[in-house]
Amino acid sequence: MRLRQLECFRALMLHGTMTRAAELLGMSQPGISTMIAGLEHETGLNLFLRRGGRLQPTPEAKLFYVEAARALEAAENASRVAAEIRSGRRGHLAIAAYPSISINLLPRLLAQFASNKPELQIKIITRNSATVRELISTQQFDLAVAELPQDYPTSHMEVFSYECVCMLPHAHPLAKLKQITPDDLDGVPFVTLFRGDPIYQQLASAFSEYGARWNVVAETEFFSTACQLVAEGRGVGIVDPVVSKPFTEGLTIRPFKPKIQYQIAILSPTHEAPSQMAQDFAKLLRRGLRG
Amino acid sequence: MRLRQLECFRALMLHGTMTRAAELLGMSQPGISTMIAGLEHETGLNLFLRRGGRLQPTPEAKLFYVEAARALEAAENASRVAAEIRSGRRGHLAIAAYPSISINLLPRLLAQFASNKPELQIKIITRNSATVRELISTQQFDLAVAELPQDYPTSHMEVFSYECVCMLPHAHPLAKLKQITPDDLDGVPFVTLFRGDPIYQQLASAFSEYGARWNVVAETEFFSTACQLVAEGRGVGIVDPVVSKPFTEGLTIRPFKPKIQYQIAILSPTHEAPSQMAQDFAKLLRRGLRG
DNA sequence: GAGCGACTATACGAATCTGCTATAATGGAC
DNA sequence: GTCCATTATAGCAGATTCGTATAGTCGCTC
Repeated sequence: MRLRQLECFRALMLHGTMTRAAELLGMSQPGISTMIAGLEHETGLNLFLRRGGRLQPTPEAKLFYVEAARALEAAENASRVAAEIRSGRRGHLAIAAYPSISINLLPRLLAQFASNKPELQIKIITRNSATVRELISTQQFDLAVAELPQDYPTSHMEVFSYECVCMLPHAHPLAKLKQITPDDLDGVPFVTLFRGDPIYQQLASAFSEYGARWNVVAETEFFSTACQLVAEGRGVGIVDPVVSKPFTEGLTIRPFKPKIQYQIAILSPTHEAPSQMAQDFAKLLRRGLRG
Repeated sequence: MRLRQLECFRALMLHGTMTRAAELLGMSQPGISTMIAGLEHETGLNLFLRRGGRLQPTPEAKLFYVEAARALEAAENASRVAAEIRSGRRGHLAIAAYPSISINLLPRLLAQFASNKPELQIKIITRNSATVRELISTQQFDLAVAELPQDYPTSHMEVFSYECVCMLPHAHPLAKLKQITPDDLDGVPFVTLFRGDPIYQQLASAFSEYGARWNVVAETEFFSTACQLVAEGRGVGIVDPVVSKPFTEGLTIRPFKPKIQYQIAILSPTHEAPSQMAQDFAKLLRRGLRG
């Protein structure tokens, strides 16, 4: 049974005569005739009574029509879905990300990406960077974003490095400086990430190197929390200049010396081929992470 | 998009390699290869990654597979339904019939007919004969059974004539007779159909012809009601020998002179071609009505 | 690195299918 | 009878299908 036969059959049932069905399908009347003859032969059903050169659908044809139409629709649907997949209107994106990025930057980029993709299904899982790294190796995600360092290299990785900047509350005296060093922050109340974080360690080294006193008044898990504390005037702090940018509205930002490096990476699964969808989004994400 | 392509695609997705898919489908490996290449070209999707001479389904392939499998199943279902229709296992029968026949004989025959037809849908509508005759002309029924006379011949008709028989309650004195005439029933309590019925009129003529007194003690609408009254000893009566046979169990049946004729007919719609199913059942019904 | 095994891709040819034009056949309307 | 609308058949060109033969790729083993 061929789809073309079913198509001819449907057109014939809907329009009554072969001549009209042929017009509708853009083919010749004899073409329809042979198609129908073939279908009748293959199914073993007498679909039409030939009465005086005219066709009359038999009750069997009406019964069969229901199923034929259903099969045709399913096939047409498959074609449509193929087109949707091809054009990127259909698909799914499962993304694992660490909190700071999944609070603002990631959903913003995803919303933009999905705006012209009616059938796109999005799944975002937020975990700390270590867990995200484990998750991507389960091959259940299309993409992941985690902070470095990567303890074991399970997946393809694309690294983004940032030099952290110093953030000051509104109208802070240090705002007059072009650039800030540990010397400037000697004894100044400071908000930082937890001890385990690479940023913490780099800052500790920097202050000790400059011989300045690092006056930590708060340790937070996320950049966003730290930013909020700074905004409330609790102290100054350090953040990356891109991912955390949305949290530093209204704060004064100055370059920080020495360089405090913050590294994150886009991770992709290794065993699976990435979907076109994932590749497209990765492109957008890449642009977003370049700042 | 051809069904064969989807079939190859499904086999390939399910079995991983073209070689195995080809075995399963009973074709050659190059055959599968070209089929898949064609499907990829037509859908515009990269369904498989060629890595080192092996195939790896892409995420797009997995998305498309869902719809492809659905379409294939629908097509296979259509084929199966065609086979069911052809072999008479699927179809529907809409039958209109008058009460006496639809109480017992018709459902008995239908049950027998349907016993090996799992997908047969049956619809029985019971109306008086005049209404049945109107219904058949609406072309909504495959078959109808009504009593004659047919007032206007709207449909194809197959007539069955019966000579009515006399029924006597159990152990009735007249049971000793081989045959019963109006003379024998002179003044005997009699149960009959209503005045409008042809049977009533024929009986009236018969009794008056024989100069016997027709002692009607009850008029009923249906044969079955009349039979029950006779069984209760309320009187004697007359019924047709075939349709009403199931109601006369335990009663004594004797031929009746003169002939009281009872005619019914199988009616078929004129405009519609009868379904094979209807024709098959008509054959069984015909045998049943011949007694 | 050569050989082997498992796999896929391409080339080519035969058979089949598709769908066209031309034409025959049928039946209804006038 | 003639015209008109319809379906069916024949014959042909082109496309599709699917086989065989063959080449290419990769991983494994020795």
